[in-house]
Amino acid sequence: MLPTIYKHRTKINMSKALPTRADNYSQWYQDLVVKADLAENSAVRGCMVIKPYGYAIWEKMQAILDKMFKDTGHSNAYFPLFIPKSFFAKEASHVEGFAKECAVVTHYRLKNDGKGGIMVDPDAKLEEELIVRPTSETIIWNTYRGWIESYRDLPLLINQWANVVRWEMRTRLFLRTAEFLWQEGHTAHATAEEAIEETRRMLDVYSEFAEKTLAIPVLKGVKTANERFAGALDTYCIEALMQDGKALQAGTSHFLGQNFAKAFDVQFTNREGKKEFVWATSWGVSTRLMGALIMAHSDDQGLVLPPKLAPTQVVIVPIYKGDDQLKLITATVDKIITELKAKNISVKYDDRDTHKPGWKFSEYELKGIPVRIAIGPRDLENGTVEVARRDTKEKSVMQLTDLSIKIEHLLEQIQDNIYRRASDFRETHTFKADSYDEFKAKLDEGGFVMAHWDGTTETELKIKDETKATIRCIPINNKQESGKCIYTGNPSTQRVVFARSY
RNA sequence: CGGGGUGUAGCGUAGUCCGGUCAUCGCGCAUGGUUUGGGACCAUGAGGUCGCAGGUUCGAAUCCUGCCACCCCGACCA
Repeated sequence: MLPTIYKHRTKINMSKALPTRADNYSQWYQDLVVKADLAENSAVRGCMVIKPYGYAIWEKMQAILDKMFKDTGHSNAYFPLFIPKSFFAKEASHVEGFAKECAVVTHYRLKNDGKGGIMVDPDAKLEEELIVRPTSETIIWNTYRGWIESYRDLPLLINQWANVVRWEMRTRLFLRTAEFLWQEGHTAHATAEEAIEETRRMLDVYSEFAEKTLAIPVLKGVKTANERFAGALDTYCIEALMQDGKALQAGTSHFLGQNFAKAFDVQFTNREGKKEFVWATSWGVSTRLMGALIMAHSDDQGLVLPPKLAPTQVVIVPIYKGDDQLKLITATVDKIITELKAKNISVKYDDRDTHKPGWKFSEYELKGIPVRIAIGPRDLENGTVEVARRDTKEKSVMQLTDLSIKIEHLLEQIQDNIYRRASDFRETHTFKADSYDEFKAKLDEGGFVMAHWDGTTETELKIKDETKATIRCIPINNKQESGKCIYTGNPSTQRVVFARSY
């Protein structure tokens, strides 16, 4: 085999406009991720490089989530990347769910092939193959066996930030990559009730994060048996709606019952001195949230970031002729920066003279910086600045007096506004359907379709097969109403949420 | 893994049917100058194993064979 020559990109052609969302949504998404400098495809098939700007957003997500986990009593730890194959086999439905997408390490050494290249050393075969973790339940529960003896050791509330590998056929930047970053919480409890409570608590943490930080409204619900996590008794999820009308699962929280405790023999002695199997949960969100963020808010000009996640919240662009003017402007800008920083607002002053203001405006729109301040000689005379907000593209002239307070409020308004906009979109794209024909018609419009279902996997699969729509979830506290299944006509007690999804 | 498509400079491309100064143009990059309130302009310049390997031919980006990579559509999934 010949060495492959990889092509490297250094710069991206910014002068080319994005395709519009209406024109080609998936192309718009792919181009936006690359042009906004969030991530790019790597030399490794299916794996992405997360670039500094994209990673900075992920780090903000991590920081906020991590605090929420700590505030709910969890501690971080780290477990191995590799999982012995035998561990994996211990929980039957778990294996079945993940077997088809596992990367496996079979050897531990390379050697010279005698032709100037290298080869896998056939003498260095591992006694037992190692699976590159697609999720860590097995290695963690094998470890927990040694940590849990008594009810006094419970609950055990652990989270880990890690990478995982799932060998996907088709990949898309952030939405589905062979390797991705995530957090996985794994908790152990004395009772089922307590574990279920934990599962629901973390679902609430996720939905609060999605709505308050990502500014994305989400539906909280339970998955059907068919969509359940491999090894779980119940899978809860938050489901978001993207601008093309497709649903995206943004986070999951699982009640694992005693499945893993039994598979790994994790027992504790209760207050009565009797041995019992431990009750478990696991929950996770991944870099897929980046995809959700992009697809929920961005427009044909580029990224739209919620202020709470924007690495730079305010950019200041000077407009000037000659160094003397720039110096005067900079003196005023320095004061603005000091004021903004005092309010914990992240601000960047772009005084490069290698690019014109117009170029910078476009650049920062593409990158989704929430607020842009432009300041030129006219402003110096008037004691004003021009303030432009990314979400609505409105521009206004503001007096310098109390500017930082006005900007602080503006950032809050932007955060609220993009949430409201996403919320309105979801409302206008949530439908009820009472017949199969109506159901199919609504699906084609895009969005969530609430319909009666007879509760059988068979019907669910047939609908999926015929329409490509799946049951996204059965909403928590769902309204009970009697009706007839849109597919079979059999009786049903509630509507469930269908959609085509990512 | 099936079905379709595409590989030419960092990016986007012309040329491929019909082999012969064809390696084209735009963006980007470098240098100098003029510019700067919505992606500036002029001048000069650098940059290419035409995806890879064979074959046909006097001659291959172009024809033939094999391979590789990527993209789109399906099955699978956070």
